[in-house]
Amino acid sequence: MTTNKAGIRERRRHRGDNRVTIQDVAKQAGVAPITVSRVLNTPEKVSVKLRERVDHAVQALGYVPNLIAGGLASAGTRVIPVVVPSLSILTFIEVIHGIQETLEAAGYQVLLGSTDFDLDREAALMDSVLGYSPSGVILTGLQHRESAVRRLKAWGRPVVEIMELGDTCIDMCVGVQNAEAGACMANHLLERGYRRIAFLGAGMARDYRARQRFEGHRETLKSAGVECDLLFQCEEPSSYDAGRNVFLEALEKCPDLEAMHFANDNLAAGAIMEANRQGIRIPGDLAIGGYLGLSLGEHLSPRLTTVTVPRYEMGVEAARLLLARLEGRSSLSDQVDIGYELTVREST
Amino acid sequence: MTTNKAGIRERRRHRGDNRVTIQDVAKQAGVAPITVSRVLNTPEKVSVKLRERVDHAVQALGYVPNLIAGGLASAGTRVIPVVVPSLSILTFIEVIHGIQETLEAAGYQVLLGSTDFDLDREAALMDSVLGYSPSGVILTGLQHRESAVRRLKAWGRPVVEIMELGDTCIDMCVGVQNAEAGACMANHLLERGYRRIAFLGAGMARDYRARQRFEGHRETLKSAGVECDLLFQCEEPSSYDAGRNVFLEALEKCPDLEAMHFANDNLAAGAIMEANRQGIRIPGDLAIGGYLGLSLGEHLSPRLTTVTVPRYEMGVEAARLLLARLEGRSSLSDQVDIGYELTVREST
DNA sequence: CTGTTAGCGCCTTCAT
DNA sequence: ATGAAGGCGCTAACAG
Repeated sequence: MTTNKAGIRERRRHRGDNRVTIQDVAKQAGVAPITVSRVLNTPEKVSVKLRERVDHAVQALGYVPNLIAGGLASAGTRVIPVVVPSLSILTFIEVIHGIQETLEAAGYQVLLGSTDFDLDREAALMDSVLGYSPSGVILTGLQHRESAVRRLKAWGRPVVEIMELGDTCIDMCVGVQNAEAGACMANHLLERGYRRIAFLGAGMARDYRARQRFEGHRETLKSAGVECDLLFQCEEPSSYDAGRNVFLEALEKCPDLEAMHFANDNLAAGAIMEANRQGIRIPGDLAIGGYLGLSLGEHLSPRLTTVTVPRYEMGVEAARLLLARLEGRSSLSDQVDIGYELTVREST
Repeated sequence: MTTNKAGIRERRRHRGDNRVTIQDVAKQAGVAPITVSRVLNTPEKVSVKLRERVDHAVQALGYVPNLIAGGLASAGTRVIPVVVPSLSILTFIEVIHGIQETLEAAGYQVLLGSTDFDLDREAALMDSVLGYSPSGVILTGLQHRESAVRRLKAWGRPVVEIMELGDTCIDMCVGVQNAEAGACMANHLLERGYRRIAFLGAGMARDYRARQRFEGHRETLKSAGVECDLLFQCEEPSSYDAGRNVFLEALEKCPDLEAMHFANDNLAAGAIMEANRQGIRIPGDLAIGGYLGLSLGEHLSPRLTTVTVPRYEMGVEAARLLLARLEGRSSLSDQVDIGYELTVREST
């Protein structure tokens, strides 16, 4: 035997890292480390007297808890990975914003991940972030690799899926009925009397939620007896540019169109701005509808008719569901339909 | 004495968490845990034979390393907190995007934090995220609470400040010379022959970088002998709405303005769209200049003249600086001026 | 190249 | 209400 614990001397720490530890605080306050821990985590279990002494020491030494150590010991680091398809799409940003503000206020941190719409990357990312012993996870959509779903289900901590609704959700979800939303705009266009209606999208090969909206749109036209199954799209992701491009393409191939239903407001905005340039009158010559409810839509001329989805609120709600579970409160429901609203403005 | 280590039996783990551990893999492969660790982290230090056996076991068991444990043991968690003032400002989002893609590709994760432009919140956030033993930190601007600066300097790991340039930077920084950029647009307006020029901003009380641009603008006018010190602003943060509002206010108070220099493209866009609505001709009746280079600017009528700042690239560069340091490569410089470019379009 | 030993800093369990 | 002991899962340091 070399040294028993009594003999272990004030070893200089492994590494140069000389941060103040709970031990230092304990010594300073003349208590055991566990007491410091209690003062920090469950103050009600410590007498006022000790609590004050410890608080003092914490202040004096500038102690900041090592959350990694805490996480290892208690299996759970107040970190919530949020995994979205892309950070260049405003929608996800707005949802993340809602999530982040809500979680941060509750003392949790958001770990950001993006998958570029690739389910394999998503699965790999899941594996990697679960290595951080997060308290919960938020991911996008209901479609995932089988392996990821299995792992997440076995994991046993709260999981929230956003943007979509359905019974196949892993644990909880917050989103909208995409097909319904698509049908909603289609209906509106029909009610306005338009018949030659096209759906225009971008990057739909990867964005299956846009495809769901298209399906809703198509079904609606069909049930209305309108023989119009026009779809224009481009490969590239959504942008004003992409919007202009599909707009021009549709116009060329189908000059007699009466209305265009865009997969989102970015595209619709690009189209309206190009229409202005070309002197095409909206909605006189052509009606334009969007999806999302970006603030830009209110400022365009004409103002954009759209299906507004409360993105920020969706994020807030997702975070709330997660927090409810983490704090042991049971939420009213595990699936919340955040809804959408037809915002009729000038462009239709 | 109760049990020495030989006697410690296959205790069921503390908690329900029955994830596969490095021990399980080691047992399965018939090696010591450290060998598994080496195969995963420094494979070149392990013989091919053992490496294969271990890889096999990892696969078979579906082992995913616990990064928290690894982080505790090696003091460093491949997490990089990125702290920005706001997630509702597109600029920061674009920078974060660049950071995130670059770091994720290198196996690091971004931990998101926002301060709402409050330096106290920033300092508190710093404390809290440093608790995750991050590998490095990225924060916004050069102005921070004294306490935060001290802690970060003592911390000894790479710190990158973005959006701004200056000698007072904590460690490394990537950004633009805001005053110069402001001067650049002012000069352009002067060259175009405009003399009654106003600067218009939003939320400038909090956004001191916008104030720096205004200073650059003001100095430029002054040196040119133009007696025109007009500043219009509103409290609320930047948005199309805010842009429209200050635009209208300026127009009312100062109907003879020849040019407006907006603190950013969001405001400028709001102004242009309102001008279109009111039939005010740009640049015939009034010239408008912006700052940032948002893609929206290219689509407006008229197209927006602006000072373009490569935001995404700034993020990429910030991440690169950090990675260079982390991987022991020395970067060419600790301060990189990402530059800006005057993009002359139709609005001036 | 491989293994042994001893923590990383905190918290859980159990005793007092 | 407080403390002692031990472990969370992994890796640095030091043998061999």
